[in-house]
Amino acid sequence: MTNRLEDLLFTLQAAVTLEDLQAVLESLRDHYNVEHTVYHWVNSVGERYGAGTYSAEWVDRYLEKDYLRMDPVIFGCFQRFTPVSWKELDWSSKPAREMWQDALDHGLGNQGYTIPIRGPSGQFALFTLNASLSDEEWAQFIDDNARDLMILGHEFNKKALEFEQWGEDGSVPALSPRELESMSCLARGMSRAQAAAELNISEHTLRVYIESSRHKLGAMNTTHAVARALSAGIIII
Amino acid sequence: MTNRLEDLLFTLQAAVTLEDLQAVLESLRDHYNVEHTVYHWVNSVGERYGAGTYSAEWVDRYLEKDYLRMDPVIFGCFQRFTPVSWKELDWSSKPAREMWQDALDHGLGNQGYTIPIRGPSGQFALFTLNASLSDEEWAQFIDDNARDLMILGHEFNKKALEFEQWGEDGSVPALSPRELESMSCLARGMSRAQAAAELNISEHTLRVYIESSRHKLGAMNTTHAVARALSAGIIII
DNA sequence: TTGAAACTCCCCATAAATAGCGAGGCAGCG
DNA sequence: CGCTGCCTCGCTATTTATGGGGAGTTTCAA
Repeated sequence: MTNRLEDLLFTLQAAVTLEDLQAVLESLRDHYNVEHTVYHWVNSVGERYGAGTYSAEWVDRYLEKDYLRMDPVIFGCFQRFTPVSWKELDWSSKPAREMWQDALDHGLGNQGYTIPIRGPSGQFALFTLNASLSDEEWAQFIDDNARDLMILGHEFNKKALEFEQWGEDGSVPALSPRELESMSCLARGMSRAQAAAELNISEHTLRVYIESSRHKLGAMNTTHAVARALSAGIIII
Repeated sequence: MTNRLEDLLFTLQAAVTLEDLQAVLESLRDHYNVEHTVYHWVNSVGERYGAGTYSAEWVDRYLEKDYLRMDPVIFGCFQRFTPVSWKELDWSSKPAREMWQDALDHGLGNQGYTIPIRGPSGQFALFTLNASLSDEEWAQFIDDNARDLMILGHEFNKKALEFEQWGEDGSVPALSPRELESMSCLARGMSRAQAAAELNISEHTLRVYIESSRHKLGAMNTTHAVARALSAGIIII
């Protein structure tokens, strides 16, 4: 790792505002001589947050076309633990190919590398580099910098979590043990009658737990409550 | 990073059995000249999996006394993103102090450093180093090796996920675009009527998508289907 | 071009979930 | 000693979801 990169890490660790993060990302882009550097996350209620060097046009376009819901980068990273080079992903679907072309038209390079990063309470973030290079050059670049990039991604996420106090406050409601068990049973496919039998309580009592879970999670219905509980990482299937 | 550590990383990446992981952990302990090195994960049903250099007696003791349910290291790491030195944790409760003493009596060193690692579908693992050193020496050791340890922890988790095919296999059924949209709407709390309106289709049509999604996902009901889709990472709230 | 898969729509009957009203016992906390 | 939160149980009525049937178009790939 060069001294320049150490400087950037130091600047990152000293960051106190979103603008600081943005500045570090821009310095990083210049340091690596790539097209774009981006850090962003998607949380359990669908709120987004991010910083990076994408043009405002592309960001607007991305949101307007709701690419978030079909972006192979997002889905690919969400299902994996390890970072991924964009060309390894599945771009075979028509909307994906259209998005890819759209991205190229908006100034993105043909190569990308995205690191999935997960934090407490189901937090999920992505750290991305985008460049215009041949496959060979890109593979070499990744090979040379993968570890540094992972450290950088984690430092960005650490900062972002500090900003948002993710999970420190009551942002993820605490469910009681019985409520968690109820949610877990439902997530595993049991009907209310089955779940009640599993927990050795009356179906009515189970219903009370489901209701209180729903209210705590701010959910519209049982499915929503289970989805939020899963997404927040307070239950797993 | 020394060549010796590079060798260990190479060995780790070539590992194909649990015994290989165990061997790498032992080499790692010797390399760092610490008391213990451990990698393990914990899932929601309390199933464990791990490898490390703790004595069989301590592992048995830990399980027998159900320390898993109150271990400050587990709880602390579960709530944080960043690695933690054990002395930073809250050991004020009586059971925690008793466990601490018990651990010392079973050959653990007085210093520990644990890295929380998260993978897809709520997977959660810990990579731990334990040693007998003064606070100053330990702080210096961590300062010198934090980045290498993070890389190592992630490589261990990558291997463990490969062993268990944790979500990385191709066994996730492919839903059609409309089916995915239907699941996504339901996961975000819409009723069938609302979701149908959102997708500009009749409620009957939406029902067809939900049914087909359920069958493809092998789910017992809608909530189960949404839970599986979320867990598989094919939809994101 | 043929066929599979996706997409769209409809009816009917039953099962399940939701909303509202209750109630009491038990633990921990200030 | 109240307060709050958790755990447990009951009733009624309404809304919503599910399971079974069928049938037509479009779209994309073999």
